[in-house]
Amino acid sequence: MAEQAQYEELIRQFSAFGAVKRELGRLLPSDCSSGSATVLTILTRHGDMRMSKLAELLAVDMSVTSRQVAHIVDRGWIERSPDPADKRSRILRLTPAGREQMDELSRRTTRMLAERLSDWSDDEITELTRLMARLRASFDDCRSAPAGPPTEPALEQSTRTPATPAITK
Amino acid sequence: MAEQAQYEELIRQFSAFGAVKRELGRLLPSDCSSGSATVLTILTRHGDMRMSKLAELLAVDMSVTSRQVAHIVDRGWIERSPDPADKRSRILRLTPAGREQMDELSRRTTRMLAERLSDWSDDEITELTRLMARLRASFDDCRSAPAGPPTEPALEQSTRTPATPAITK
DNA sequence: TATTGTTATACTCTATAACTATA
DNA sequence: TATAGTTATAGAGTATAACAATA
Repeated sequence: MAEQAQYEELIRQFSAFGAVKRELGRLLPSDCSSGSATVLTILTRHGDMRMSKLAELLAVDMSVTSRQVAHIVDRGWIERSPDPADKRSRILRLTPAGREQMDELSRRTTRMLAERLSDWSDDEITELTRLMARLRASFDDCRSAPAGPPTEPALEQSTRTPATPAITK
Repeated sequence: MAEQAQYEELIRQFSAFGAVKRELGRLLPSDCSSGSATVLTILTRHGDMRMSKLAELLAVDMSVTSRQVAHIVDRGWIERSPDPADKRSRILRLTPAGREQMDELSRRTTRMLAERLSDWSDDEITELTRLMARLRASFDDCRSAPAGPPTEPALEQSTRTPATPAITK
């Protein structure tokens, strides 16, 4: 358990991280925004998945996911095929062009990181990667179990609008 | 010097960090956006400064800074006084209400971090803070010396639109 | 002529709400 | 009735460009 001052300092670094993200965003190709890059990264990493799964991994509302995916489909980087098991669902899959785009993104970001972090040791890079992964995991855990009793664990909180369950007047 | 795979993994964690930032953003008061919070944080941390300095610390265009600051001034959290040394400039200063708002933000974010990171050790939190600070520094360094010859170091690259230096036709 | 800051415009990211089609 | 996904609308963040006042 840490002290308040430590948390405050950590939050300051979180705020400052925006500058790093913007800097990285500036080297993206003009037809591939930061949001598109994130989607391609996730699909490369986790393989084919449904919209809802992608929305969960992105931790954004599914409406956001839907628009971003539509954008990327337009560019031919992913395809949406119908899910034979559930006709409401669609399966997302990276196309060969999508893999090429991902490779290009990797080249660019890797080159920038190699420049910027040229004086970092292997261990430091590995440690930062590990801690950021753990950070994300700590936030994910609490999202699926936000403070509820342990008797009701798998509530599977969906990242979407309440859907207005027929309270019409 | 690290390998490509390490950089790629680090980039993945950078992408995923967006989810953490959104989660933290959700607990902000409705009248204080994430951008406002960042400005208040920087002013709390670094003290009074000019617009241009703030833009540099935020690593965004000054036009962005100008609008964000105007928003925060409207809420009474900072004041813009004229700079006696240069009538074009304005000095930004946190008001007492701004400090109170900052305290409230600290309380909220600290509480959330204490929840989410309850199983982290002090050392891990300190280490993550340190590495993120170093990350930011590594990016800052390269921004003021982007690849130019060492004979021309203090180019002081300003974060703003080129200003169209009278190339009018 | 160059710099500091502002405003106008446009695009991306995000959430909420309402809708369609399946289940 | 509930769920998967879409679309419409609105608000924040950002960049570019043009502008005003001052240096």
